Amino acid sequence: MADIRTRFAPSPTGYLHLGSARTALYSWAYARRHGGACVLRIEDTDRARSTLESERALLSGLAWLGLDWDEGPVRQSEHGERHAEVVEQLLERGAAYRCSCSREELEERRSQTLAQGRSWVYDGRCRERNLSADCGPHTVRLRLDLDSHLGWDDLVYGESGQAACEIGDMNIRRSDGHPLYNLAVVVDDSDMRISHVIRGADHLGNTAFQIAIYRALELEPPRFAHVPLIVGASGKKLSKRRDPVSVEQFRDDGYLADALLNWLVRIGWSHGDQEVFSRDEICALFDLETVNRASAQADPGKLDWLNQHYLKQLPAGELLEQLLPFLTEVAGAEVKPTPELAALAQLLCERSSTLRDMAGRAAFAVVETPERDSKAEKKFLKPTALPILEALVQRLRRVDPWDEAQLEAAFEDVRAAQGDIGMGKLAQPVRVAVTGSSASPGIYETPAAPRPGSTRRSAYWAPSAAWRASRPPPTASASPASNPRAARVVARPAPTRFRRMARLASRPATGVDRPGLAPASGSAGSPALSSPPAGGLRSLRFGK
RNA sequence: GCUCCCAUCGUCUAGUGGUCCAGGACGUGGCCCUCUCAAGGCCGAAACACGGGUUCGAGUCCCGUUGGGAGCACCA
Repeated sequence: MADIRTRFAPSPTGYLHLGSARTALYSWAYARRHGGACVLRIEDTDRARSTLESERALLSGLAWLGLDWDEGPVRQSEHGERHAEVVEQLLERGAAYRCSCSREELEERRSQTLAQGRSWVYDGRCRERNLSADCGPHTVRLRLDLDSHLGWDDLVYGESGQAACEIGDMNIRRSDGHPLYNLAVVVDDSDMRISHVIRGADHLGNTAFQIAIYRALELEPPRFAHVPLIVGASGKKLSKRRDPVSVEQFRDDGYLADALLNWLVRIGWSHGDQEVFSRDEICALFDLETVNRASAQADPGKLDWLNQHYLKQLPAGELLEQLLPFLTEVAGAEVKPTPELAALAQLLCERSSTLRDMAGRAAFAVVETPERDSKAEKKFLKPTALPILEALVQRLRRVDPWDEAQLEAAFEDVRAAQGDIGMGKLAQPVRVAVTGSSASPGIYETPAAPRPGSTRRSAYWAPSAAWRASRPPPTASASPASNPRAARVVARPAPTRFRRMARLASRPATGVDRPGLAPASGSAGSPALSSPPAGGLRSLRFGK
């Protein structure tokens, strides 16, 4: 086949729409697959609705998706003169004619026709009037061969077309002298030597008339491929109201570009049973012949699944890099990359479907005072859990090195020493104390990656004010009160400790805040806290 | 209303006249694993819209019905 040239031609009247993104993807992939070129053309001839801001949004959306183009972007409005010139040519040759019917007249005749149950096409009133340029306000219409059939072989829909008489002599130029969409598209596609026009099926109705324009211009039309519409859960065309349609929104919600691309490419296209397509595979395998004809619903659940799949595949460093903006949002302050956070992200990605989701789960590691799930707190941070935790803290002092195996050993020891209690009795309170939630990664893994700027061990123990409040007063004879040290501890004001933590966190730590993601070193963090706590819970909170 | 398009599990789809009592994936139910939540593994429920043809044989071809969608501008 001759040179394959596709184009993506969005109009800058909003953000990058899901449907547009898929059309862009298809055009891009088809060109890549066949070693051709993809051109970006901004259809900005509707001055009233086109904005520069939308154009920027379009470009940034495409850039984020990683859809690049070989030529452009060119603005359709730059071709105004060329469009005007073509219309004049058609006029001279008699292939087009001036029409002085006013909107009002047209509207009246149309509604009359419609009232009779017939479909309206321009009735040809000015067709033979031979109006000249000085006939007053007028539009220009294309003179169709009303006996002809305007057909094409669609790459997706097969033989398509319409009788010319069902279309009628449509306008190609407005009374203000500006060309209409159909004319501009044909001229531009032809001038740009576009070989394959890939666009939404909502353009099916335009194509017949465009074929007529090609014929009037004595031009060979390109191949057309109309791709089925993406519909929302309602079964109707995606709407801003009901459906998530902005690519930027997906990005801000924490979806990965690769996941979105994979999701989009499979809506309406398939390659056997394959579900996961890398960018390269899309380029290697995508073809128009295998595009489905029925419109398809976009299933957000499948996107979530795909997104997690790609999340899990991301190398640790890159994953954290992607996560950082979301963490920063959660923390309310800039979050710097650390090896601990990278490890945590790794742990979290098999339980998160989006980056935003993941950031929420990582909040305990970046927030000064982690929020506690009140249900979990009520259920697990009971006074009876305190002595157990105290025992664990004592035991943790001897953990060295601070790794999963040693932590497990410590937990096991405590469990046995506390009367062989179930693991859940120990792990759940710890989990809630550390993460604020009853759901988190493994209990030996979780403490390995707590907040940056503090040491692992100190961050591990941060009972909230709510927990303290839930405790009975120290004088009570309940079991925790029988442990004087614990009682003393919980009676003390926590804010002091938090201030201390904050000071430590803001200190220029030697290993933790370095930008690279080198493996955790045993001496990371401030020296003062890098060794095991000296005095149990009390010292963890208040000791110096 | 008119024109055109479409029709396989809830969703995306495989299927191009026999190899389909219809396959995969997401979702969903159960079980296993297990310190929680996941992830993972195993098992299950779940569809050819309906009616006529054509044919030895139809999810696959034809017609109709029904249902859904899109388009019908001096918008793009």
